[in-house]
Amino acid sequence: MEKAIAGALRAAQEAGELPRFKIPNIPVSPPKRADQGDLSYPAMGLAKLARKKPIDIASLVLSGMPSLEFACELELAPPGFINCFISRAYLRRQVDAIIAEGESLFQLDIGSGKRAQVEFVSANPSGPITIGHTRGAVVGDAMARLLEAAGYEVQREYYYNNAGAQMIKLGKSLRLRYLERLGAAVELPAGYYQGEYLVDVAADLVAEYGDSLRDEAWQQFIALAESRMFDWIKRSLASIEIEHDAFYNETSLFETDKIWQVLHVMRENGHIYESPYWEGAAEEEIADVRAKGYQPATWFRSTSFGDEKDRVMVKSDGEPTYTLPDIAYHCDKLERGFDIAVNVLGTDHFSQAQVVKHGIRALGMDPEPIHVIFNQMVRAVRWNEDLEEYEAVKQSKRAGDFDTLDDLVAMTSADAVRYHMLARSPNSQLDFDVDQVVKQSNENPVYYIQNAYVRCAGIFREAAERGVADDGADLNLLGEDELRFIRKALELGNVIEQAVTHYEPHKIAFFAHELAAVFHPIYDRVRVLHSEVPPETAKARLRFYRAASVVFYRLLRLMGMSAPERM
RNA sequence: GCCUCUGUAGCUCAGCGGAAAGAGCACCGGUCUUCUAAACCGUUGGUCGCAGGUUCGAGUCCUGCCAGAGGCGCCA
Repeated sequence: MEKAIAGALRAAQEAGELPRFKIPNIPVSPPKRADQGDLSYPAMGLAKLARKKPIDIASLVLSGMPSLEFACELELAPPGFINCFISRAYLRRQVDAIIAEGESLFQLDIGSGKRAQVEFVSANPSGPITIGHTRGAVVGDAMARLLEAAGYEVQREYYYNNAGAQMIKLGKSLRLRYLERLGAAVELPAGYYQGEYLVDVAADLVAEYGDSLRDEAWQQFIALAESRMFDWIKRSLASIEIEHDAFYNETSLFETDKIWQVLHVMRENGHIYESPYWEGAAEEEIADVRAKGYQPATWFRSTSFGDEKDRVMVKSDGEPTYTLPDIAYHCDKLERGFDIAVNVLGTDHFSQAQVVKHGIRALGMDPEPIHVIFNQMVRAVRWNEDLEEYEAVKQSKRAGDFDTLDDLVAMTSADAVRYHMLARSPNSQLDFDVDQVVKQSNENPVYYIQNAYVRCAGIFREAAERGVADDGADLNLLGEDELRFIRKALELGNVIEQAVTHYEPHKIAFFAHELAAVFHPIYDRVRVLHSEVPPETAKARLRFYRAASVVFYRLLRLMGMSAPERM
């Protein structure tokens, strides 16, 4: 439609009916109300350029437009809209087209031949997957699925840190828990991992190795802790159908000297200097540094790239900060040649991500392929009757307080966790209402959507039993209700494209709910197997529900949710 | 203090600069001898935080203010 309008405008210009001007973007979009058509173009924006009334411009365009394959009716509406109504014949044809496409319905080609990477979760192996990680996990995986639907070859990657001080603490903590299990009286110092889960791991170790690890150093316990934690993390993620293709650890960047090569290039490019404090430090900061007696550290002059202050790359004790390997990692990522590298992070990593981008520029590289989705904070809440407000579910070391992915899945379901984590713009904070998600009622959109698929499956079962088939169905027997559903379903292609190009996977969740809301009333009115429905009509309707079920299946799979045959 | 995000119905939230602000839940009233009612139909509910500005047109863009969340480490 965009092309047709642009063509009509050009023709009008050449015929002298419109003055010459550069034709701007043609903003065609579906209007809010059904009587305004399926696609709409406002010509008001051209009023100034063309020095004519919007309605006159729209009229000129209308008369110059060729007939479109899918349109049966173009309509002029004040103050200057052109509304396009998709023809019923076209919609009827789509029933068969949808069924033919099946599981690859609306498989787009905007990413064909291109490679995309989604890095998500990336939690360090020091504990279970929390509710915060879960949001990143769900958003990242949905993004990956949408990129696949858009035609990209997608890699899911998990980056983790197994090098720093935190892992040392973890190893030491586990060693103490192990000794405790063997009967020693221990007390975990402040800053050690207090979580009960290490007690369980220690119990496992005793069961497996007895007391043979008694004299091992804490270093041995780091490796043990890491592998146990990862087993747990992978199992948790698998429970909501999430699996990564690659695990990339920070240690490898040290082993390959990558971080030092990166630092070298940054230095060559003149962005590195040695100093006890950063160049722009205020006197207070300088005094503070003197008081602490710091030796010179290695600084990255990130202020050259718009940062508010410079950042330490190598501490005065010779150890790199987290930032340097992070820059090296993203450098490696870009060198692997991805056309798109999506990074799903919590908003608490905002500053860090900016510094990494500055670092990439300091290497003389273009950070453009990197796109970060920042998820706002998420917390589990429940309604407090007495206070009449939501309150956060308190974090607790004891089980059953919903602060881990495992707890959430146990209390609700994998599908519910996925849907609720996805059905929100990443920009808005998420309060995960545990009680509402637990309810399996019409309050819960998860089941509302899945039930659409289930209802289709129910019809197919019954039809098979009664020997009703849909082959050779005459789709002209479909009514307005069914065509309205098809019309809405055809928006899915656009939704996928929007979700991918704007990195907004939540759009798919809202669309799924909207489509289900179109479906259910139709299911109520449009019966297939009923004594008053003529056999030929039943056949056509069965064919329609076949198409509907294909659409819902595709939607549910794009969200990583299951498509049950019955509930 | 600076940076990012948020403020839309009683609650939780959608809403690409376009036509008369949307959905779910809650509330109220109806629908099961029918392919499972986890559904459907109807009613109620709004100064889009406040104030300016840009525009033919602003919930949407800009500025300021108010309120909430997160971040501004020689932590990761």
